[in-house]
Amino acid sequence: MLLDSIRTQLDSLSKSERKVALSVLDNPSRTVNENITCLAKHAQVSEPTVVRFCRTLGYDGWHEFKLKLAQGLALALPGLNEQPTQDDLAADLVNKICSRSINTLLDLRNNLQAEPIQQALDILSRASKIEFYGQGTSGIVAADAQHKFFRSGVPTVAYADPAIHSIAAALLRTGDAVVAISQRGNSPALVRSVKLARRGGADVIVLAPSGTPLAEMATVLIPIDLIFNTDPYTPISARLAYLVVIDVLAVGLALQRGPEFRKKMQNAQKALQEFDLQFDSFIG
Amino acid sequence: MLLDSIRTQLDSLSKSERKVALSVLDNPSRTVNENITCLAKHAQVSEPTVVRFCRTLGYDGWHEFKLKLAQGLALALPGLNEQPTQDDLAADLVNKICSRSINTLLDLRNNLQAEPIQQALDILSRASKIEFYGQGTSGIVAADAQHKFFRSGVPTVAYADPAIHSIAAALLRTGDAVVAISQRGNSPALVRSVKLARRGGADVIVLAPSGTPLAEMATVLIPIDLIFNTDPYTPISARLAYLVVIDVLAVGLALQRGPEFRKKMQNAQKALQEFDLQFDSFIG
DNA sequence: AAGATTTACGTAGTAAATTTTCAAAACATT
DNA sequence: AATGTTTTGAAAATTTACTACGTAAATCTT
Repeated sequence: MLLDSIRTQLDSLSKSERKVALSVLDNPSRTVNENITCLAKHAQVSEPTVVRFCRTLGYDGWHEFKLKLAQGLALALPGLNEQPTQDDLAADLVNKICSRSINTLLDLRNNLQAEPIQQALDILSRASKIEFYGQGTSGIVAADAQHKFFRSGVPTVAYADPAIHSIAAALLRTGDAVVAISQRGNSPALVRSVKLARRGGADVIVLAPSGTPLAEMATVLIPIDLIFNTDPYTPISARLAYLVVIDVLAVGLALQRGPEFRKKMQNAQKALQEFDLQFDSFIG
Repeated sequence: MLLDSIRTQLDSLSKSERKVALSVLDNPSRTVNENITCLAKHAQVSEPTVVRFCRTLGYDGWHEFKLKLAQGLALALPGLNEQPTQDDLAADLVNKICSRSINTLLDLRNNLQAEPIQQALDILSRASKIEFYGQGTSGIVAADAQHKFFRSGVPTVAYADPAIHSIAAALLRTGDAVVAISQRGNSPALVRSVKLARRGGADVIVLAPSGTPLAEMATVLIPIDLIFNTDPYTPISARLAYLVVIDVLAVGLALQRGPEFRKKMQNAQKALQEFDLQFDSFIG
């Protein structure tokens, strides 16, 4: 990106232009918010030098350069270029947590295999009933999944309580599907439920790190291998990865079901909206 | 992203400002390369009107608006420019949905203001009780929030049912805090509950698109202006943005509480893990 | 090594673009 | 219809980016 191109051309710049380049590289995001006068002052050169610098790099002038830089920064990866510590706790937080989350998803995009997704979709589209199991944080992912799949017309349930899903799993039979979600992949209760479900003939799609006990039990494993940071401050951005995988499955299923499903879903949305209004007048 | 924030606020704009908005929406990438005079001409309004339009949207002026627009476009394009169509449905899905989600978060990182976050943290750290309200998809976000804040020691609850949170809201008083979460920002039931909460003296932090009725009611508004795509196939990646904002608040609160809180949280995690094991042997 | 030539840079002025001011016009309110 | 409020554009003021030009430094010639 632009910053790299500056770095490469650093040698071919004149002394003063290099000052400008270094000033930009030193703090790109500040540069974006400055005007040409400020940048000139920071770099300790005159304004025309800045303009010449922009032209040397191939841009029309300061305006175009600044615009391109801003766009580059928007895409740039996290804190790599950012200033290390801002005084502002909040700004720093926003930056760090967003960046970490973005990295998680970038990682997911690079590593998520299409094949198990396809297999999972095959199972789900044939399933007469879909149950989502997850405990703790994964319970919320399960609820989210249920919420998404629910509108598709297939009977779906989400269980977050180990006692309950153990019982539910025992009642499953061939043609039913379970999606078991776990971030650690070692919850004994969940493993047990999956075992029960498979014994009854149901297919089990597992969302968990590979190599875990739960992963071993899967009909189809969708491995989610991310850095598990033990620092409790770290937002468990892994959860985002799980949610995105659920999105992929939900959208994939919808696509496989064709357009009449699309219509159903739209109607459901409309119904909700109307209900909202009715409900309010009812209370009011 | 920015264009969507324009779309949502379209109604609250004056006649001439709306002309500007439409002109921008009509051809965003042209706008980025124009100066204020050209845009004014295209929109058939005067230049000051364009400036006022930028300010109404919350920007400092034309320069900042243009910069943010450019950044937004830089983010929006990549996803669309991705490899056109792979034979493989699943691979294509994974790629598209991940990319879209990543874009959402990149956008969030660029536009989430630190100031309201800081204000929200101030309120939350003083609160004697925190309630999370959200309906539908946002109900899950609320549950997630509760799940995160719950371990912090402050009493927290999440309500997803309009009837219930209306009642709960009426019982709040000064020193309590509500976090109201809504992707559309126009649920009458939620607006009502927020109104009740504020009447009782509670502070209300709103996570919603700016310019919506709910946003108007906030003590502190954390505006989340992202694509609200009505196509039901589109994964509602906005939800991810909400979750990340929740993460930011949760981590921020933890940081403000200092190290003894950190310890508590670690213990809680350990306790959970042990419980898991005990529980299994109990069932087994 | 001293002058000639090229290149690099800044001062100061100019042009352009953005913003502020202010008064007129449109709109709503009573 | 009279009043106050909001919205709007013309023109002035300000800020910002760029150009022309001249001087200083560096490089090349002889």
